[in-house]
Amino acid sequence: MKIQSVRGMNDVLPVDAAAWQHVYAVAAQVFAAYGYGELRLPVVERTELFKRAVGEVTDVVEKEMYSFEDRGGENLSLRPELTAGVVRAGIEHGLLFNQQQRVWCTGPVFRYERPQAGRYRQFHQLDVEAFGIPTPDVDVEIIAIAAQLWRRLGMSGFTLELNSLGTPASRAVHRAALVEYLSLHEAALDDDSKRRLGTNPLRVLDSKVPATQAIVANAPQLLDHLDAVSLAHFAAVRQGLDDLGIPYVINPRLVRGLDYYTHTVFEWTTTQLGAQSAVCAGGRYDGLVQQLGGPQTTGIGFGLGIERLIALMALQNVPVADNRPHIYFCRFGAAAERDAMKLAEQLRIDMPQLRLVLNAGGGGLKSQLKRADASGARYALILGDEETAARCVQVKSLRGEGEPNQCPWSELAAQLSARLAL
RNA sequence: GUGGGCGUAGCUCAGUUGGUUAGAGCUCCGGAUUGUGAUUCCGGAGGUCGUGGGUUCGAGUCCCAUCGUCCACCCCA
Repeated sequence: MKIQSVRGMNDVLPVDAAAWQHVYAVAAQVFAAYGYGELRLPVVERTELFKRAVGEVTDVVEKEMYSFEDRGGENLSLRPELTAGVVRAGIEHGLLFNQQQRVWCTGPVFRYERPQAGRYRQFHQLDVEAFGIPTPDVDVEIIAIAAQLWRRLGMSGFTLELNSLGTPASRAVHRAALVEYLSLHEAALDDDSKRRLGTNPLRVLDSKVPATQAIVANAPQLLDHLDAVSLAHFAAVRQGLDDLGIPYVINPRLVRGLDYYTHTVFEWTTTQLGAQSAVCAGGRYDGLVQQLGGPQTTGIGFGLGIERLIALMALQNVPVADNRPHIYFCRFGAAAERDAMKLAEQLRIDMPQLRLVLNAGGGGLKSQLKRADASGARYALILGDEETAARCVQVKSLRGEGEPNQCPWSELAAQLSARLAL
């Protein structure tokens, strides 16, 4: 049997890693710009944590978790999302007691699903969470962080979909009305919707089946059941987004898949990724911390799918920080090869930003220059017996920037600094 | 879990109604005045045709199974 990666768990190869590094670099910068601190968490948690946080009857918990018993008999799971672990850590270290916390987190998450475009069994999320701030201004802040990220990455074409689930109480009232209405029409519903009626009736509102859509058109609307507090909160969020000039569309059928959401929910969607439209999604979860055994404190945050983001960046030809070498150093002849190694090392000391590849493994000048070209380097340095006798190096542009010149060793760092603006 | 498409060289693919030693482009390596790339020309390396059975004188091609992969549903980032 040929050994290969586990289904749905992909390798990121060096050619693609530049985009990942770029995303992480820009994201860290953005989060810092809003005063969010990084939290680094284990990939494995007790299964119970996710059952309680995400919800016992959700698909994620029922059929998508990688769960196992360790050698001590503990039931553990690979995390299917980041928020539960963030809350657990916050409670465990006393970060959520009567205080505000702004944190972010990243890493792999795991869901046992059939892979398809933009969907993997191991994928990566960026998570941003704010705790202990019940007011709608932080809802706006969280959404603005994503908008700022798109801006700094140079991305466009997102739709911000927005909805409010209200308080648990108003949500329960609506749910009861909805179930009552749908039950009257149950015979006409498609099979999936009949099933959802018992599990997650809000989902029926989102059905793609035409016959079901016709029934849903007259169903009780969630927004009609919001209480005064919920309506005021929602209005303030919309006002804040308007003030910042962040466009959005109200989607009354937007329901997040996980149980813990209250009030604001949102998704940044795109039409450019096939069947997977959500790139970034989140909302407020004011009951979650207490539900997990912590103090009564509020929370709001989002999860962003890095694979989807990077796929979209590729589609939009978003420029990525260049990590190709500046210099490829060709060398041949016994004495010259030793001198070149010393020069290369000194250049890296003199120019900390320099990316220099020193030819290794021998080869003629022709083949070394081919490697130089293929490496993407802007300049080749050439050191052979002639140069080493004259204590100089040939500096040759590989990108049509003038004729080669012979540069004395003593002036090499200065010349390269000037040429590369390093 | 359900449905459909596809598995031939490192990559992208061709391969006729079944018929000799399975091809192309790209990549890689070497050469075209000794030490000058990316263009051009010449040459070379690289494949148990996913795997296992079956039909046949003969299977990359037909049949069955299996694995993998892609896309969609469910659900989600």
